[in-house]
Amino acid sequence: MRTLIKTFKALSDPNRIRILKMLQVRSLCVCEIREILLLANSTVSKHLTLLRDAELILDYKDGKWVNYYLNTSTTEKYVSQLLPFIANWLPDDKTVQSDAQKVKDVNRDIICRA
Amino acid sequence: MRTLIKTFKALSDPNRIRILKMLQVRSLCVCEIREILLLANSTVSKHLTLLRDAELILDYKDGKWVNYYLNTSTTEKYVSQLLPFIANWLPDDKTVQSDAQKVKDVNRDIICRA
DNA sequence: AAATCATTTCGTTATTTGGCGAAATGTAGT
DNA sequence: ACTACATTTCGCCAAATAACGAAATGATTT
Repeated sequence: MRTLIKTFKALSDPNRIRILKMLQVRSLCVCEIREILLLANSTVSKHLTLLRDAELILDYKDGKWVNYYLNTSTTEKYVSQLLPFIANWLPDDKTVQSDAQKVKDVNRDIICRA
Repeated sequence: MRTLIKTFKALSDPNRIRILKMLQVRSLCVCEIREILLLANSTVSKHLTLLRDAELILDYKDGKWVNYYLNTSTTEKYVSQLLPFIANWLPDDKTVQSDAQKVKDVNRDIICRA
Protein backbone atom coordinates (compact mmCIF):
# COMPACT_ATOMS: atom_id res chain seq x y z
CA MET A 1 0.00 0.00 0.00
CA ARG A 2 2.77 2.44 0.94
CA THR A 3 4.43 1.89 -2.42
CA LEU A 4 1.20 2.37 -4.32
CA ILE A 5 0.42 5.61 -2.51
CA LYS A 6 3.95 6.86 -3.07
CA THR A 7 3.56 6.19 -6.78
CA PHE A 8 0.22 7.99 -7.06
CA LYS A 9 1.49 10.93 -5.00
CA ALA A 10 4.47 11.24 -7.30
CA LEU A 11 2.06 11.42 -10.24
CA SER A 12 -0.25 13.95 -8.56
CA ASP A 13 1.58 17.11 -9.50
CA PRO A 14 1.32 18.82 -12.91
CA ASN A 15 4.99 19.80 -12.96
CA ARG A 16 6.04 16.22 -12.32
CA ILE A 17 3.76 14.96 -15.09
CA ARG A 18 5.29 17.57 -17.40
CA ILE A 19 8.73 16.28 -16.44
CA LEU A 20 7.76 12.68 -17.24
CA LYS A 21 6.29 13.75 -20.59
CA MET A 22 9.45 15.73 -21.40
CA LEU A 23 11.57 12.70 -20.57
CA GLN A 24 9.61 10.80 -23.21
CA VAL A 25 11.41 12.96 -25.78
CA ARG A 26 14.90 12.48 -24.33
CA SER A 27 16.87 12.46 -21.10
CA LEU A 28 17.37 15.86 -19.46
CA CYS A 29 19.45 17.54 -16.80
CA VAL A 30 18.09 19.69 -13.96
CA CYS A 31 18.81 23.04 -15.57
CA GLU A 32 17.14 22.10 -18.85
CA ILE A 33 14.00 21.17 -16.94
CA ARG A 34 14.27 24.33 -14.85
CA GLU A 35 14.45 26.40 -18.03
CA ILE A 36 11.29 24.85 -19.47
CA LEU A 37 9.18 24.70 -16.31
CA LEU A 38 10.40 28.11 -15.10
CA LEU A 39 10.98 26.88 -11.56
CA ALA A 40 13.94 27.25 -9.22
CA ASN A 41 16.70 24.65 -9.52
CA SER A 42 16.02 23.46 -5.99
CA THR A 43 12.36 22.93 -6.78
CA VAL A 44 13.13 20.90 -9.88
CA SER A 45 15.69 18.87 -7.96
CA LYS A 46 13.08 18.07 -5.32
CA HIS A 47 10.56 16.94 -7.93
CA LEU A 48 13.19 14.71 -9.51
CA THR A 49 14.10 13.18 -6.15
CA LEU A 50 10.45 12.38 -5.58
CA LEU A 51 10.07 10.80 -9.01
CA ARG A 52 13.24 8.77 -8.45
CA ASP A 53 12.07 7.60 -5.01
CA ALA A 54 8.95 6.31 -6.74
CA GLU A 55 11.20 4.54 -9.28
CA LEU A 56 9.57 6.43 -12.12
CA ILE A 57 12.91 7.81 -13.29
CA LEU A 58 16.62 7.02 -13.04
CA ASP A 59 19.69 9.18 -13.40
CA TYR A 60 23.35 8.96 -14.29
CA LYS A 61 26.16 11.43 -14.01
CA ASP A 62 27.68 12.89 -17.18
CA GLY A 63 30.45 15.19 -16.07
CA LYS A 64 28.93 18.07 -14.16
CA TRP A 65 25.46 17.19 -15.36
CA VAL A 66 23.04 14.66 -13.97
CA ASN A 67 20.87 13.13 -16.68
CA TYR A 68 17.43 11.96 -15.73
CA TYR A 69 15.49 9.45 -17.82
CA LEU A 70 12.34 7.33 -17.63
CA ASN A 71 12.72 4.07 -15.74
CA THR A 72 11.10 1.98 -18.47
CA SER A 73 12.73 -1.23 -17.29
CA THR A 74 11.72 -1.04 -13.64
CA THR A 75 10.77 -4.17 -11.72
CA GLU A 76 8.32 -2.09 -9.69
CA LYS A 77 4.86 -3.36 -10.65
CA TYR A 78 2.91 -0.12 -10.43
CA VAL A 79 5.46 1.90 -12.36
CA SER A 80 5.86 -0.69 -15.10
CA GLN A 81 2.11 -0.71 -15.61
CA LEU A 82 1.49 3.02 -15.27
CA LEU A 83 4.34 4.45 -17.34
CA PRO A 84 3.02 3.05 -20.65
CA PHE A 85 -0.36 4.63 -19.97
CA ILE A 86 1.16 7.97 -19.13
CA ALA A 87 3.17 7.76 -22.32
CA ASN A 88 -0.06 7.63 -24.28
CA TRP A 89 -1.97 10.22 -22.28
CA LEU A 90 -2.16 13.99 -22.84
CA PRO A 91 -1.29 13.87 -26.56
CA ASP A 92 -3.38 17.02 -27.15
CA ASP A 93 -2.27 19.00 -24.11
CA LYS A 94 -0.90 22.33 -25.31
CA THR A 95 1.57 22.68 -22.46
CA VAL A 96 2.89 19.16 -22.96
CA GLN A 97 3.23 19.76 -26.71
CA SER A 98 5.03 23.05 -26.15
CA ASP A 99 7.32 21.43 -23.57
CA ALA A 100 8.18 18.67 -26.05
CA GLN A 101 9.14 21.24 -28.67
CA LYS A 102 11.29 23.11 -26.16
CA VAL A 103 13.05 19.89 -25.23
CA LYS A 104 14.01 19.48 -28.88
CA ASP A 105 15.22 23.06 -29.20
CA VAL A 106 17.02 23.51 -25.90
CA ASN A 107 20.82 23.54 -25.86
CA ARG A 108 22.26 22.56 -22.51
CA ASP A 109 25.54 24.39 -23.07
CA ILE A 110 23.76 27.69 -23.63
CA ILE A 111 20.83 27.34 -21.23
CA CYS A 112 22.70 26.16 -18.17
CA ARG A 113 25.04 29.15 -17.98
CA ALA A 114 22.21 31.18 -16.45
CA MET B 1 -4.04 17.78 -17.43
CA ARG B 2 -6.40 19.03 -14.71
CA THR B 3 -8.49 15.88 -15.01
CA LEU B 4 -5.46 13.61 -14.87
CA ILE B 5 -4.12 15.33 -11.77
CA LYS B 6 -7.53 15.19 -10.12
CA THR B 7 -7.64 11.45 -10.79
CA PHE B 8 -4.19 10.78 -9.37
CA LYS B 9 -4.86 12.98 -6.32
CA ALA B 10 -8.04 11.03 -5.64
CA LEU B 11 -5.96 7.85 -5.70
CA SER B 12 -3.21 9.25 -3.47
CA ASP B 13 -4.76 8.50 -0.10
CA PRO B 14 -4.68 5.07 1.59
CA ASN B 15 -8.20 5.46 3.00
CA ARG B 16 -9.57 6.24 -0.44
CA ILE B 17 -7.78 3.22 -1.92
CA ARG B 18 -9.24 1.11 0.86
CA ILE B 19 -12.70 2.43 -0.03
CA LEU B 20 -12.22 1.53 -3.70
CA LYS B 21 -11.04 -1.97 -2.76
CA MET B 22 -14.02 -2.42 -0.42
CA LEU B 23 -16.37 -1.35 -3.21
CA GLN B 24 -14.95 -4.19 -5.29
CA VAL B 25 -16.77 -6.53 -2.91
CA ARG B 26 -20.11 -4.72 -2.99
CA SER B 27 -21.67 -1.26 -2.84
CA LEU B 28 -21.60 0.40 0.55
CA CYS B 29 -23.19 3.29 2.44
CA VAL B 30 -21.29 5.95 4.38
CA CYS B 31 -21.79 4.43 7.81
CA GLU B 32 -20.61 0.98 6.73
CA ILE B 33 -17.41 2.53 5.42
CA ARG B 34 -17.08 4.64 8.57
CA GLU B 35 -17.37 1.49 10.68
CA ILE B 36 -14.58 -0.28 8.80
CA LEU B 37 -12.17 2.63 8.37
CA LEU B 38 -12.86 3.97 11.88
CA LEU B 39 -13.17 7.56 10.68
CA ALA B 40 -15.79 10.22 11.35
CA ASN B 41 -18.84 10.23 9.06
CA SER B 42 -17.90 13.67 7.78
CA THR B 43 -14.42 12.46 6.85
CA VAL B 44 -15.78 9.46 4.95
CA SER B 45 -18.30 11.67 3.19
CA LYS B 46 -15.50 13.99 2.10
CA HIS B 47 -13.45 11.10 0.71
CA LEU B 48 -16.49 9.84 -1.18
CA THR B 49 -17.17 13.27 -2.64
CA LEU B 50 -13.58 13.43 -3.85
CA LEU B 51 -13.79 9.97 -5.43
CA ARG B 52 -17.09 10.90 -7.08
CA ASP B 53 -15.66 14.17 -8.42
CA ALA B 54 -12.93 12.09 -10.04
CA GLU B 55 -15.64 9.84 -11.51
CA LEU B 56 -14.14 6.82 -9.77
CA ILE B 57 -17.42 6.04 -8.02
CA LEU B 58 -21.14 6.72 -8.41
CA ASP B 59 -23.97 6.72 -5.90
CA TYR B 60 -27.71 6.24 -5.70
CA LYS B 61 -30.21 6.84 -2.93
CA ASP B 62 -31.85 3.86 -1.26
CA GLY B 63 -34.20 5.24 1.34
CA LYS B 64 -32.18 7.02 3.97
CA TRP B 65 -28.99 5.41 2.74
CA VAL B 66 -26.72 6.51 -0.08
CA ASN B 67 -25.07 3.58 -1.80
CA TYR B 68 -21.70 4.13 -3.36
CA TYR B 69 -20.30 1.83 -6.04
CA LEU B 70 -17.41 1.66 -8.49
CA ASN B 71 -17.92 3.59 -11.71
CA THR B 72 -16.89 0.69 -13.94
CA SER B 73 -18.72 2.06 -16.96
CA THR B 74 -17.30 5.56 -16.93
CA THR B 75 -16.49 7.36 -20.17
CA GLU B 76 -13.61 9.09 -18.42
CA LYS B 77 -10.46 7.75 -20.06
CA TYR B 78 -8.14 7.74 -17.05
CA VAL B 79 -10.63 6.11 -14.73
CA SER B 80 -11.64 3.43 -17.23
CA GLN B 81 -8.00 2.49 -17.67
CA LEU B 82 -6.92 2.76 -14.04
CA LEU B 83 -9.80 1.04 -12.26
CA PRO B 84 -9.07 -2.42 -13.76
CA PHE B 85 -5.47 -2.16 -12.61
CA ILE B 86 -6.46 -1.12 -9.12
CA ALA B 87 -8.85 -4.07 -9.03
CA ASN B 88 -5.87 -6.38 -9.51
CA TRP B 89 -3.49 -4.60 -7.19
CA LEU B 90 -2.92 -5.18 -3.46
CA PRO B 91 -4.23 -8.77 -3.41
CA ASP B 92 -1.85 -9.59 -0.53
CA ASP B 93 -2.38 -6.44 1.52
CA LYS B 94 -3.48 -7.48 5.01
CA THR B 95 -5.57 -4.36 5.60
CA VAL B 96 -7.33 -4.71 2.26
CA GLN B 97 -8.03 -8.39 2.96
CA SER B 98 -9.35 -7.64 6.41
CA ASP B 99 -11.51 -4.82 5.02
CA ALA B 100 -12.96 -7.18 2.42
CA GLN B 101 -13.92 -9.68 5.12
CA LYS B 102 -15.53 -6.95 7.19
CA VAL B 103 -17.53 -5.81 4.16
CA LYS B 104 -18.94 -9.32 3.92
CA ASP B 105 -19.76 -9.49 7.62
CA VAL B 106 -21.11 -6.01 8.20
CA ASN B 107 -24.85 -5.57 8.67
CA ARG B 108 -25.99 -2.08 7.83
CA ASP B 109 -29.08 -2.26 10.02
CA ILE B 110 -27.03 -3.02 13.11
CA ILE B 111 -23.92 -0.97 12.41
CA CYS B 112 -25.58 2.27 11.40
CA ARG B 113 -27.49 2.71 14.67
CA ALA B 114 -24.30 3.96 16.33
C1' DA C 1 44.75 24.60 -5.51
C1' DA C 2 41.45 27.62 -7.10
C1' DA C 3 37.62 28.80 -9.74
C1' DT C 4 33.47 27.53 -12.03
C1' DC C 5 29.29 25.60 -12.47
C1' DA C 6 25.44 21.91 -11.88
C1' DT C 7 23.15 19.93 -8.37
C1' DT C 8 21.51 19.00 -3.71
C1' DT C 9 20.34 20.19 0.94
C1' DC C 10 18.51 23.39 4.38
C1' DG C 11 15.41 26.71 6.35
C1' DT C 12 11.36 29.29 5.58
C1' DT C 13 6.71 30.37 3.88
C1' DA C 14 2.07 29.85 1.74
C1' DT C 15 -1.21 26.52 0.32
C1' DT C 16 -3.45 22.14 0.32
C1' DT C 17 -4.97 18.16 2.60
C1' DG C 18 -7.09 15.04 6.00
C1' DG C 19 -9.04 14.87 10.19
C1' DC C 20 -12.76 16.15 13.74
C1' DG C 21 -17.26 17.80 15.89
C1' DA C 22 -21.33 20.54 15.40
C1' DA C 23 -24.90 22.25 12.71
C1' DA C 24 -27.76 21.77 8.55
C1' DT C 25 -30.22 18.83 5.20
C1' DG C 26 -33.17 15.14 3.59
C1' DT C 27 -35.82 10.96 4.01
C1' DA C 28 -38.75 7.30 6.58
C1' DG C 29 -41.82 6.00 9.75
C1' DT C 30 -44.70 7.04 13.50
C1' DA D 1 -46.27 17.36 12.04
C1' DC D 2 -42.78 15.11 14.72
C1' DT D 3 -39.04 12.07 15.53
C1' DA D 4 -35.23 9.35 14.18
C1' DC D 5 -31.46 8.72 11.66
C1' DA D 6 -28.06 8.82 7.44
C1' DT D 7 -25.65 12.05 5.12
C1' DT D 8 -23.64 16.47 3.93
C1' DT D 9 -21.81 20.99 4.85
C1' DC D 10 -19.26 24.20 7.74
C1' DG D 11 -15.60 25.88 10.59
C1' DC D 12 -11.58 24.68 12.62
C1' DC D 13 -6.85 22.56 13.46
C1' DA D 14 -2.56 19.81 12.47
C1' DA D 15 0.29 17.81 9.09
C1' DA D 16 1.94 17.49 4.43
C1' DT D 17 3.28 19.74 0.14
C1' DA D 18 5.29 22.94 -3.27
C1' DA D 19 7.69 26.87 -3.79
C1' DC D 20 11.84 29.98 -3.00
C1' DG D 21 16.72 31.67 -1.91
C1' DA D 22 20.94 30.70 0.31
C1' DA D 23 24.35 27.64 1.68
C1' DA D 24 26.66 23.17 0.99
C1' DT D 25 28.35 19.55 -2.12
C1' DG D 26 30.66 17.42 -6.16
C1' DA D 27 33.04 17.46 -10.38
C1' DT D 28 35.70 19.79 -14.22
C1' DT D 29 38.85 22.90 -15.92
C1' DT D 30 42.14 26.26 -15.55
